[in-house]
Amino acid sequence: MGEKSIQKKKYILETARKVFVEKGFKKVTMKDIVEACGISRGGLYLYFDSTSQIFMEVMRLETQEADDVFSDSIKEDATAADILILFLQEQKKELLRRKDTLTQAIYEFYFENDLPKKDNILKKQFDSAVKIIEKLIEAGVENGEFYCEDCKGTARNIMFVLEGLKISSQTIGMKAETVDREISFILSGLGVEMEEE
Amino acid sequence: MGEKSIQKKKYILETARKVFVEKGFKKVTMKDIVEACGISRGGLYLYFDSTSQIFMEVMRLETQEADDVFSDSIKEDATAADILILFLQEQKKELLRRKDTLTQAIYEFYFENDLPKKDNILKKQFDSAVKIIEKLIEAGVENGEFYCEDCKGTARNIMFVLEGLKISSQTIGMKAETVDREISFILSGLGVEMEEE
Amino acid sequence: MGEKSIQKKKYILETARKVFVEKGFKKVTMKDIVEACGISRGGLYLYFDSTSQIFMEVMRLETQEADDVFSDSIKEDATAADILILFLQEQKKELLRRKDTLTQAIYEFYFENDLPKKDNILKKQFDSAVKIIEKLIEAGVENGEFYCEDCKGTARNIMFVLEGLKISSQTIGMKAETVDREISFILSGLGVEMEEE
Amino acid sequence: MGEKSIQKKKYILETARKVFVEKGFKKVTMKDIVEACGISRGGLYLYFDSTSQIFMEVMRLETQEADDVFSDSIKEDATAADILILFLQEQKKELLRRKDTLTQAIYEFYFENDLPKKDNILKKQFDSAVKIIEKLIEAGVENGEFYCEDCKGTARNIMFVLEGLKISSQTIGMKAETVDREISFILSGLGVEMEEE
DNA sequence: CATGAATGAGAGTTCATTCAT
DNA sequence: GATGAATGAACTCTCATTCAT
Repeated sequence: MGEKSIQKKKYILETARKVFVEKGFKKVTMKDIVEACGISRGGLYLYFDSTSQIFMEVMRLETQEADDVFSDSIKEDATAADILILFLQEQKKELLRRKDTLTQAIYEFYFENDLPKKDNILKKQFDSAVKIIEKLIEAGVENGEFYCEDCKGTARNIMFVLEGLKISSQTIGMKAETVDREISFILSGLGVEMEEE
Repeated sequence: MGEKSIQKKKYILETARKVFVEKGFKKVTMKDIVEACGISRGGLYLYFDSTSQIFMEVMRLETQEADDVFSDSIKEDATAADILILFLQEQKKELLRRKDTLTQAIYEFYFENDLPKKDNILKKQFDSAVKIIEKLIEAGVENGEFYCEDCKGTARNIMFVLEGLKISSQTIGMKAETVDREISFILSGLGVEMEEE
Repeated sequence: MGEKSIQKKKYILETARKVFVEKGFKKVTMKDIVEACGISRGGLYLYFDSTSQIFMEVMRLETQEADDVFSDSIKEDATAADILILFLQEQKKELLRRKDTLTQAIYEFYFENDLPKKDNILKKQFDSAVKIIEKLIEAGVENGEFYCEDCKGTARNIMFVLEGLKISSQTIGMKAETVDREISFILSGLGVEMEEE
Repeated sequence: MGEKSIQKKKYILETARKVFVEKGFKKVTMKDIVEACGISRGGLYLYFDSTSQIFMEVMRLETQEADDVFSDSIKEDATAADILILFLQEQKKELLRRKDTLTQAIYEFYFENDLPKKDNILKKQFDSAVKIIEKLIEAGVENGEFYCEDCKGTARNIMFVLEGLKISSQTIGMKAETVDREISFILSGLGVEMEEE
């Protein structure tokens, strides 16, 4: 597969991503993607065999980029609290975009695919985020920004709350204030008081 | 609609529920329900027009029964902590049953139906659960069982954690210990130490 | 399945038979049969799942009728030689009809389906024909019409010659004289001289 | 067309032959041959336009080689009976190989192509074989090995029996004993008794 | 000559929905 | 009320064939 093919594959994945964002996972057919890409029916099959395969590759790209974003934030010199707050604000933005993200599609995808743990990107991301938050909190505790007795437990709790907010935003809707309130609650548990925006 | 019709409708809903538990929401077709019920294709249409409509009625039944269950627990004379722990244990059981509940189907249903808030049973349930937990915590604080500065915030936090656990159990899997750990974390935030089971 | 369905099923099989006669087995698609029957695409699937299934049922019908035809000839009071000659003439007619029979479709069908022996109608028919011919020859020998040292071997030989003529008529073509010549050869082996037609 | 092209054409035909042996004729697609050859889609079209064309050339090669094989047997100095028996044994071997020959593909090919007689290789081969067998029998009769009243008829009969065995081996299966029995029958008709192998 | 990406027709199959009985 | 046959749209997937490179 030459350079051109790689470009086209990338183009298909980017276009398909938009389709998944708009329609979720299950509802998307090969035909939808074909039409969105403006290519022929058979043409798509040259690159991908199924919507599942396409979606997994879309997620893989997404994950790579997400990791980059994360390390970007960490590069800057900032206190632990700054970084944690920044992270939570990023999550908030994503939460409130709701219909513009892959979130729903990802959930749907995992609903119908019981992937073995080793392949479960979602789990990897979750565990990795817990670890990063734990480190952050530990750093914050050390330099007196945070107060916390169970750093790992708190990190896990934060991630489950974020998951709860994420799914709730998809099912029962989510207002900015609700997210702010939860972020404040988390931070106040660490002994940090947020100022009103 | 006569008595007989009501019975039949109920029979269809109960049977359809099993189908939704097994397959989620989206994958279920009218044909699936027809076959599970052992009735004719046209027969089903006399009572329901779509899987969405059936599912909404299944959820309505479910909610009624869920409320009953809740009030059952409250009837007993028990301390606030007892009741809260009981509630959390119930949630844990449901979480771990995973594939035997409507959870996934409900999520899928809400993904593709942006129901106006007034019809959003999920939201009603969530808000109502927050209120009940808030009352419980307040009661617990009053009689010295709990320590808590922001009862409403804590109640909300608990519910979001539970949501987070619920969706995680569907997507990345969930072990009993993970749930226990989260429950312990919640309770320790209220100044209650759980004993090992 | 009601009386009406049985009628329709029969109608489909009869119509499909014509399609198989015309096109053989492999080339025939579900769409071909749908169009020949003048029914809807989905309609055909109510009755049959595949062309293979349809073809097997067509063959089953064919076999039943073929058996009837055979017993018809036997009913009449005739000498062994008469019956054998009659049988060979029937075979000749079928051979020369060539494109108006299921022969080719049957061969194609067996080419791609290695049916276990018990389900192999072709084998059953072959073996049964051998037995009948053997009896005929034995009867003919007893009443002095035939001369034959190995009745079973001769019966088998006759059937293989007929098979050879059948496949040859499909592949290299077959003239009436060629068949007549073979029939004469067979009969002269039994000590019977055919008169010219 | 240069030397290189001729080599490539030959390579394609040899590879395609294997595909036809394995799959018959109808099931084989240009794609199958492209993949088996490890060449490009477009590349195949430079040499051949269709599977039919490829198959005809495969058969042409096959026939040439088959003739060679035949003349090989004849070269040796042997009695007529020896040669006839050798020929029948060769046919037997081929019959029993069944799935390793082009037989089925050839039948399928002729089923869907009504080739005019002059192009019908199968017919040519058949007629030529009849002639050779006739000569053999005549020679055998002359030197007292065989007894036969109608050499041409017998030769034709032998060939039709062989055709019958061949098609039967493809459709209803064939055991070695069955072939042996038929060969013995043929030879005993010529006054030759086979010994058990 | 050779490649292989691209097209588009067409086959199989499934279901929501209707309607005569 | 109830049945289930029938329709037709929609989807998946495969290939013969072409064509720019």
